[in-house]
Amino acid sequence: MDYKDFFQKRTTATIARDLLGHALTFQTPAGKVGGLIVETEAYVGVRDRAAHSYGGRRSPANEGLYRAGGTLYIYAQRQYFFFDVATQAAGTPEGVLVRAIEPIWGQELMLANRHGKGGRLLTNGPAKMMQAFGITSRKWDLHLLADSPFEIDLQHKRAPKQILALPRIGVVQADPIWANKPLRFVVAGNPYVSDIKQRQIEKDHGWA
DNA sequence: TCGCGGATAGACT
DNA sequence: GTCTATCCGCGAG
Repeated sequence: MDYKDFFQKRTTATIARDLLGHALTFQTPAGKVGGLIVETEAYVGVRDRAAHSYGGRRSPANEGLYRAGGTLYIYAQRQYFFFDVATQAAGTPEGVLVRAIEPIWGQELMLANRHGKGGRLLTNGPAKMMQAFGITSRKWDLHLLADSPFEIDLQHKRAPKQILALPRIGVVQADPIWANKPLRFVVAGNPYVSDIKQRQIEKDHGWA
């Protein structure tokens, strides 16, 4: 399956769920960094109160969501950056946010980028992950995933033992229906999931 | 373990 | 000016 099939032929929630266990890597001048995706969120277009494209909002800041599935959407909030991939055909503003990875490649480089914050704090949040990658600008926004230093390995996937669907983080919209939709997907028991409690962490990190 | 404030990109009132 | 798909360091319980 290529990126186009992966990001355009299924519902955005299905895509977000399927990304768990796939490797996300970023090629830096100093080497490759990345790990396995353990937490994602789906944002499902103009009807989704929590999406940046709600009601058809469109501006230079969220243009990426409107591009064809497989296009990068790098969003800036304060001094932080988020890694999203647009889904569906061009003109349908849906996308998937990668919130957390279990670090595997370039751990020392990521540790340096995070100014020494290691362990679970290394990559257990969307902006932390981008910091670990050394991203400090929206440079790769609007690029196709295939034409960027980012790579998602669609050929291999580590199977999660159990996947949980939960409400999305930080969504404080007035509409409780959308604020509570179970559109966040996590590998149950993985220590890098952003809000996991110590006692919920499993020895095998939730992998089958 | 929790709640608070500060930092401060970018759109909107 | 106000709000947010955040993170961090701090102080209190």
